[in-house]
Amino acid sequence: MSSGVIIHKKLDRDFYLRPTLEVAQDLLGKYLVYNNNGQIISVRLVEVEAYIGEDDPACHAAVGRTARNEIMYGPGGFSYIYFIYGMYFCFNIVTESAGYPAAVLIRGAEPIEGIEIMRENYPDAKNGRYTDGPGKLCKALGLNREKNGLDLTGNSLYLENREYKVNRIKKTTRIGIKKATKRKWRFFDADSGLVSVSKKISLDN
DNA sequence: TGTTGGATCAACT
DNA sequence: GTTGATCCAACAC
Repeated sequence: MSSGVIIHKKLDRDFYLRPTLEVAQDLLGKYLVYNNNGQIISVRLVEVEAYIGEDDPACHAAVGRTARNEIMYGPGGFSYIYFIYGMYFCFNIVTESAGYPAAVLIRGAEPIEGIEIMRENYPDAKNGRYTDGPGKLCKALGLNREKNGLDLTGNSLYLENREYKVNRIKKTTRIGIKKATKRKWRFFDADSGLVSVSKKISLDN
């Protein structure tokens, strides 16, 4: 030890096949890597939200199994990307075993590699804030419906553990939803400045 | 076939 | 604090 070499360890299937609230919190500080034909973009996750099962009214699976949410019913470790508000995409990571629909929405991240590409994808971003919001993150990375259903243990879009330690995780209610607003299933790295919706940071817990 | 509202963001007042 | 942009899934008829 002590050499300072950073190990890049891809998260394997088992990481995702666990309870969604555990996966959500463990994703903070992990690196999302997008290898687009050799062009590498990576970001460190700082803000996530959990959407869990048909009993969660805010989860897309609350309406039962449909073509749109089908991927959430499969095993964890796949991407669920959907289009919203006519102009944005949201990137989610499917969790838990096949048959149980759940996912973690990636709401915010810190740009690490490929910032030039993010600037090309999102020239209007203010103050280098390319990835502090779910719609912005997808725009900066260039994620769209073509990437829906991708295996995140593959070589195009995947997550890595680079031994980054998140010291303080804050927990609040989810953002932008109208149903089940009491569940505190939003988690973020309290030491990052790149969290979306900087207000609403209420009670710690 | 038509209506409605959404896991957003930026630009307003 | 409010609103417009703009698509599509879900549901009503």
